[in-house]
Amino acid sequence: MKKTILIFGSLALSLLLLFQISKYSLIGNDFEIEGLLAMVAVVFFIVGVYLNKRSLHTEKLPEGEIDLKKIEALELSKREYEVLVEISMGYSNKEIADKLFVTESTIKTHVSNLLAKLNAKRRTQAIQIAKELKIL
Amino acid sequence: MKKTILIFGSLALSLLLLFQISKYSLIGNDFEIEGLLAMVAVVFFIVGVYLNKRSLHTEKLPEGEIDLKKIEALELSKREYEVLVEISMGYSNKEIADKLFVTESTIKTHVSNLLAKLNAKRRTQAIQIAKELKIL
DNA sequence: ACGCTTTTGGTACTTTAGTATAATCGTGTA
DNA sequence: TACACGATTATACTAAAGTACCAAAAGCGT
Repeated sequence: MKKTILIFGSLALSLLLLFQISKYSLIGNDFEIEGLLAMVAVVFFIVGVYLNKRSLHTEKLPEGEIDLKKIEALELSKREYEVLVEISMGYSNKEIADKLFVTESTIKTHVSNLLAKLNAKRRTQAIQIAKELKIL
Repeated sequence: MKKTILIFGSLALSLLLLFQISKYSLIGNDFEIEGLLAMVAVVFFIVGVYLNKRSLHTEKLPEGEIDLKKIEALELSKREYEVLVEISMGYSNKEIADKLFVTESTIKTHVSNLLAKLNAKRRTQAIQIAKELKIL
């Protein structure tokens, strides 16, 4: 916000400056006026593009990244979150077990607790909920 | 591309027009010149903002949207795709059946064909593959 | 009308997934 | 030290999910 005010303030100032220049320069000279107009046009066009890009970039930041704050809020343990990630990649309990070097029983336990904490009835629903919560 | 050329062309023309106006209007009048400058500044600033927003939007289009070209390439029928969408929302076969007013047997058939066409062994894997293919 | 694909439905079966319960082990904390 | 907690494993069971195979009705283009 402060930046915006500063930028617009300096823009207004530069406009005033151009006004003064146009007053005390060779007013009758067509070339001066045309050059002035072209300068103003180019400068404000560039400023417009730049400002717009700035504002759009700040809007883009909050999207598409994981929130480990909510993971803690849901009381998900590290292991449970690992399992959640594997589930979202489409692996079966047996495959996840082999990946994490544990038995399928262990994974089943983790999955069960995971579903309870996410209020999901199925692993597919858990994926959906997790993505809404930006956990995945 | 054509639009961009048109817009810049009209901008150049309007600048030339302003030049002509400044030539044949009361050149000695300071107010005219200042008004002209302000107009040019405002117009080009707005155009800059507008063009930038346009170009950024066209950059955004290719991301996050579904490609119905690949759906045909995979030979997925409408019904099968509907089922795929429901699966990705976390519904069970029975729930999907109720939603689409058919029996669970029908959904199972669709799911089986769906998995075969997507080369998936599980519905969770189907979701993952579908998202990679930008089908979802 | 005929052939083709889609959609629908069923039966029988195998495989995963998920629940419930309980026990063991390690780690950190009251 | 005792206790809570996370991670691990197991058993027994229920419930989904998925496969295979089949078959009829519907829709569509030639």
